[in-house]
Amino acid sequence: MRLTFTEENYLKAIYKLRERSDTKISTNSIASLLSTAPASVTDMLRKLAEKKFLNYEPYQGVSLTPQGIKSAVSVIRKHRLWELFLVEKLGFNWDEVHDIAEQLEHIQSESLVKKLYTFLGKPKWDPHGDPIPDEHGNFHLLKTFPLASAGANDKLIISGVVDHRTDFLQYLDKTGLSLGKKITVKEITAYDSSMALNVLGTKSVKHISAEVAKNILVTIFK
Amino acid sequence: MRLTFTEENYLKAIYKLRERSDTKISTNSIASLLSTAPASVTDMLRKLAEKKFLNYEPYQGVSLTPQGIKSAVSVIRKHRLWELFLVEKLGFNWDEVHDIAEQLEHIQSESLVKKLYTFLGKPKWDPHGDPIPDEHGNFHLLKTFPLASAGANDKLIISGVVDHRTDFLQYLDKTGLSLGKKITVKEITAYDSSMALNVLGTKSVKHISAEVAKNILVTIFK
DNA sequence: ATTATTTTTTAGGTTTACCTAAATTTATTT
DNA sequence: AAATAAATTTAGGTAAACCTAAAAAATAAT
Repeated sequence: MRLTFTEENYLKAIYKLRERSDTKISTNSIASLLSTAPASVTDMLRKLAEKKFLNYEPYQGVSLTPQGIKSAVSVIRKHRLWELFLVEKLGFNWDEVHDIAEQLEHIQSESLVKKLYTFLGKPKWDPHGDPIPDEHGNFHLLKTFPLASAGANDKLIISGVVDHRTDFLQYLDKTGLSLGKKITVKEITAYDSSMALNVLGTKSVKHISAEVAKNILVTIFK
Repeated sequence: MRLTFTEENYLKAIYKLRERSDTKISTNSIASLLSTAPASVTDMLRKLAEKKFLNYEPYQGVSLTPQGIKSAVSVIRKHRLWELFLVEKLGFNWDEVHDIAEQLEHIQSESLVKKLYTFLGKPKWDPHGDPIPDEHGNFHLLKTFPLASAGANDKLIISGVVDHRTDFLQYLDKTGLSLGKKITVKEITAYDSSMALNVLGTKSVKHISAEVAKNILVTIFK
């Protein structure tokens, strides 16, 4: 079944809300994520439920059906493939690609996705460290966790971000904390939980706030 | 000013109709090109005229304003750049790319077009031999003419097609008459104007009907 | 120059995705 | 448990892009 841009955006939003917390997904949370009025969300939920993309009972919140998950993952997959294309092939910076990928993710063509995937070398990660599902919708999982929960002397690889906003990504660029960089936690200041980091290959020590550390995802590097 | 997909499609259609004949552009011709009802066209013409993209007087037909031409050329440029990308980079065949490019041509991002253009090597021709306008909207013109108007023993290069439909392109592929091929007109049969051709580098002689010859564009090769 | 035909526009209606304001249901306080 | 607050839905309405059927204007034919 062919979905409109808007329908795809709703499914994607619901999928993302489901990821960040395991509770019921409320009308208001969808409305605020999509910057739309709650009443408009109600309209759309009823329509998508009728089309079997989600389970919806008035006042009870929503959940995606298997078909809804499939559609949402397909859109996310396209989004991430296009982001990688924009950075890898066209030379965009990782903080410039989100809005363009928001448009490209709605292009409908099975063969296009297939060829793009091959062209990019069947990648597993997008430029922000988010996993790109394979053709069956399976994500490659990595045990990532927020840098904020690391301990002193831990050796880590920066592998993703929680906050995708341009300002934050630009801040990371400027600080030299880009994806794939290997770091060591030199010190954690007790009273504000700020961190001192060393980036492998440099001598300088970078100081970041607890807020920043919460938004950087890392994996263990030994 | 930002245009909707539909508005862009109307401007593109009007631009194309203007190209094929120099007479006034009628409501019906737009309707039939876009497979829509004439009444719908009238609605849209009034709207686009109000936005200054075209000159429109009821019953008098339409013409594009400079702003309308600019927008139409921009869409056509994007369409052709994407077609080339699909063929050159992703390995699509030239008969498979039209519908996908119809979607991609509406992606809005100045920087994307700029980077795609550079990535493709600032190309002048798309996979069908149609010219790709440069960043200022200027077309690279080539003295092409229909193969049907060539004479016996002419040496020619296949440089474009009039008919862009999949069937026709597939027929050309099968016959070995793809873009850039150098051919010699061996014989023109008087009673039905069919042609016998030799493709440079092969020994076989290909026979094509007058109808086909009308839809192949060539340039002189000496 | 009338009449007939074709083209185009007007009139009225539909669907999608929104909106605001009011009503209703659920959750939270006291 | 009743009252208040918050979340959600219903009701009614808008704009975009379409549609059919009828009316009006332009063109062609007799």
